[in-house]
Amino acid sequence: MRILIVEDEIKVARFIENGLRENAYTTKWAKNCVEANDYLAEGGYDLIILDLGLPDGDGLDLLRDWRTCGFNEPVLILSARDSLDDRVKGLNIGADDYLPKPFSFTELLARARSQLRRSSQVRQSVLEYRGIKMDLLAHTVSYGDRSIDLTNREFALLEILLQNKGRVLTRTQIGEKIWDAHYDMQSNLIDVYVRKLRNMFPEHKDPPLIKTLRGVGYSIP
Amino acid sequence: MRILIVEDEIKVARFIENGLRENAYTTKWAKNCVEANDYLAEGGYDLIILDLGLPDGDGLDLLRDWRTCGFNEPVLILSARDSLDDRVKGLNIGADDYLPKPFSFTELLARARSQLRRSSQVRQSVLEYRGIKMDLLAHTVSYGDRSIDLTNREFALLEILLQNKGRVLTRTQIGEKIWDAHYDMQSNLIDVYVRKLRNMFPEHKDPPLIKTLRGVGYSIP
DNA sequence: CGTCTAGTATGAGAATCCTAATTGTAGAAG
DNA sequence: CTTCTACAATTAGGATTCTCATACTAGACG
Repeated sequence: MRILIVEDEIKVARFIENGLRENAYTTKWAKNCVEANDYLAEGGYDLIILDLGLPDGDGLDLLRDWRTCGFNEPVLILSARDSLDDRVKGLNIGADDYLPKPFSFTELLARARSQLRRSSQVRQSVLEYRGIKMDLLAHTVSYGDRSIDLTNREFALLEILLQNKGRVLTRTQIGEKIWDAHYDMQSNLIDVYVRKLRNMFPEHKDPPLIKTLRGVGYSIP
Repeated sequence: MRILIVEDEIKVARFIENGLRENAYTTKWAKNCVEANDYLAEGGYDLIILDLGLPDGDGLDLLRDWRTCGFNEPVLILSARDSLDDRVKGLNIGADDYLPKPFSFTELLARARSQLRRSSQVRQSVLEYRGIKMDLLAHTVSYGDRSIDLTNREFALLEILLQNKGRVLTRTQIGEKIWDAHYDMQSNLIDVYVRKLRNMFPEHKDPPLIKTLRGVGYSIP
């Protein structure tokens, strides 16, 4: 597994590189945007760890460019700024996870492994979670032995959340996937469907099936 | 303008080649599927004229393969079999026009020019036709000075028809564009929306805004 | 600890979308 | 020319999707 580390501070970079190498990952260090672009263009990386405070440009802009160009390697953002706003912005642009500084290496490793696991995973056609079975091809959902009727929108929302189990999805991300392109952010449509889904599985009231992350979005843990 | 002619009969091929050359088009002749694939792979063609009766394979299969591989050059089908069924099949697979044999060269030239014109045309953000103005960005429609309220589906259908002005679109084609992937062909949903659109512009009753081609599909002439 | 506020939940009703049954019609066949 | 049949048009009603007004709640702040 090859991991690209984009980080300007040499001490932090070394800290991460050493830790990852001890865990049998191959690492490459880019100390600014230009180097990052060069290395990424070579291809073959399984994960990118991206620090936001770079000397020659904003990390978020860099990420946006990558996503526009079609690079879809998983990106884990590191940032000293930990406002909710930054986190949401990062996720919306296409980051896969967000880790505020300071962080413990154990935590970084856990998140990195989680991303690598997700991306290596084959696209399943049957999703399963807490007794809920979702057949994407047959377009059916069942809980235990009883079948559940979901409308298209309900189905789409549940699918997105399950496909991204363990990740927080912002309303923007969900909106773009279901209503491709321009989801009206004024609307509370997503909230409405989250509620419908929750009511459809009353067995999962505690802990709730879909968790709300105030100021960020929703997730299935 | 470079035109690729896929045709096994040398006499027909020469007939087309000579005519097109007299009209200042550059032509290339492929006499079977294998040659056609080779030439097409080189790229740079602006139009493909495809005869269906090839010695080494079915032209429709060939076309299907091209579309699957992402070749989207306009394709004009020539065919001796002129059942409605063949015509619909051809259009559904991704042909842009269908010319039954025997044909006059004048007719072939007209159709070829029409395709070339369409594909060279820049994607417009405002479509206009018989007093109907459609702003794709603002998502608004007006007729003369009064503005017309269209729902999303109505808007999508009118857009597809106008973008393909002069071409017949089969229900399958329309279905795939509006309901991406699996439109239920049992349904008469498209017919219903065609009617809604027609009613929305009562001024265009004769000739009708949207023409029905029995057994084939709909078109805006 | 109470108040305030941004963000979330809820419920009802309107708009839109889809289904399905019925009626109409063009073109083929007799 | 008449009948038949496959296809299209029409209509109404049910289902889904969306909007909006209102109620609630977590966390910030004094």
